[in-house]
Amino acid sequence: MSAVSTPESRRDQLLAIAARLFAEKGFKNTTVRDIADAAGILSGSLYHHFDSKESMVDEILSTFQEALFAQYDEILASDEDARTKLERAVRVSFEAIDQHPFEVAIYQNEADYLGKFDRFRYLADRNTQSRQVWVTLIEEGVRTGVLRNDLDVTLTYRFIRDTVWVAVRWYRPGRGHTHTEVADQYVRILLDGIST
Amino acid sequence: MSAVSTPESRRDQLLAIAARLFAEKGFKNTTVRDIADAAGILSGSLYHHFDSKESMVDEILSTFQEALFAQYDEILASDEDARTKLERAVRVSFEAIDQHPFEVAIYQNEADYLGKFDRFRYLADRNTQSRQVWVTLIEEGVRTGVLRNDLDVTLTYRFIRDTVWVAVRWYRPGRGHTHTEVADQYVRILLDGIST
DNA sequence: GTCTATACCTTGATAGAC
DNA sequence: GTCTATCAAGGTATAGAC
Repeated sequence: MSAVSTPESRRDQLLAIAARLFAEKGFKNTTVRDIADAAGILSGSLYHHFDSKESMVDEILSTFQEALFAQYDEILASDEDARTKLERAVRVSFEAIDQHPFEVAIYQNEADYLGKFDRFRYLADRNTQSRQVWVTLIEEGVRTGVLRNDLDVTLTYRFIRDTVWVAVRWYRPGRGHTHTEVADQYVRILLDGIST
Repeated sequence: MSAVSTPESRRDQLLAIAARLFAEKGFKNTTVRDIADAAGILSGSLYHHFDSKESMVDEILSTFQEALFAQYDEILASDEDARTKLERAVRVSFEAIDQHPFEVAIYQNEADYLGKFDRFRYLADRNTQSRQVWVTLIEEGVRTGVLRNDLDVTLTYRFIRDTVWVAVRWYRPGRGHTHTEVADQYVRILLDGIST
């Protein structure tokens, strides 16, 4: 982990390159030679910085998730009303897609498979944690009367989670809508539906 | 393609086994030895039935898509009102997840990447076709007044498409809700939102 | 921090016997 | 329709020079 004095260490540069490739082509589809080529070095040189290809994706995912969940925790602990918290959680997620699209994409594409291995067990744990965040917010919403009480909480949780994160498949920072505009529309549809 | 007289040819069995593995582990992560092991034969024997691993996934995806789009075409051509058509398209999609979960999963996970290669160009074409189906239905809905007219059609299309297909990640036929129940809830949220 | 050189393994695929 | 046997290519990773 680099100090503040080296905002872009060589190590971080290489991780950024690897993240882009993992996101675009998939972890398994990306070879260490691909990463080295993109960085302008030879594949063997990568091993001066990292133990293995696996440890690269490990560091990419764990670093990202730590930052993301710190934000969720902050929202959960706040004393706003349920609807505001739910909206904030949605917006924080779209912001993550905007600022860390590769990390989100890797997580979306690879977590299910990687989570089966011991080394990546924390991915499954984070998944459980995320579920608790959303379910807590939804139940609070139903209890305080701002959400419909005929909702199936589990299905609603999945609906929101999927709706939010899957946007990483098409959203491209700086092209078309801003992440705020996208979040606005999504929140609106989610809360009020599309029918007249 | 097997005749009706051989509902489960050896070839079809092998394709079904491959589809399950491709869906669970990813195309690249699945080796021909994995497929052969699961079928109780040796990897070389697979090549009596198929040219290559690629041709297996090719046949799995193209067969599935042909059947799915035939259903969309039927809906588009019907003379029901826009809201009914939209609902039917959503329900047909959930039914596909129920009856062909592996094929849907493979398409969701691999199409973006595979679509770049000539052989799988048809995947990109089907994607365009699917977009036309949904956008047509949404625009018809707005025009006939059953859908809100302040919707961003493109974002709404993506919202619906993603919301529907991503369910393949957690939906398991025969466990928990039926696909009809899931479709009911999704249609309800989509049309009316989750707020009171 | 990178290169040269290379070891070792896994993978997709083939040819011919049974 | 499957097995035996085998290959060439491409994959991750290592050791030591620069």
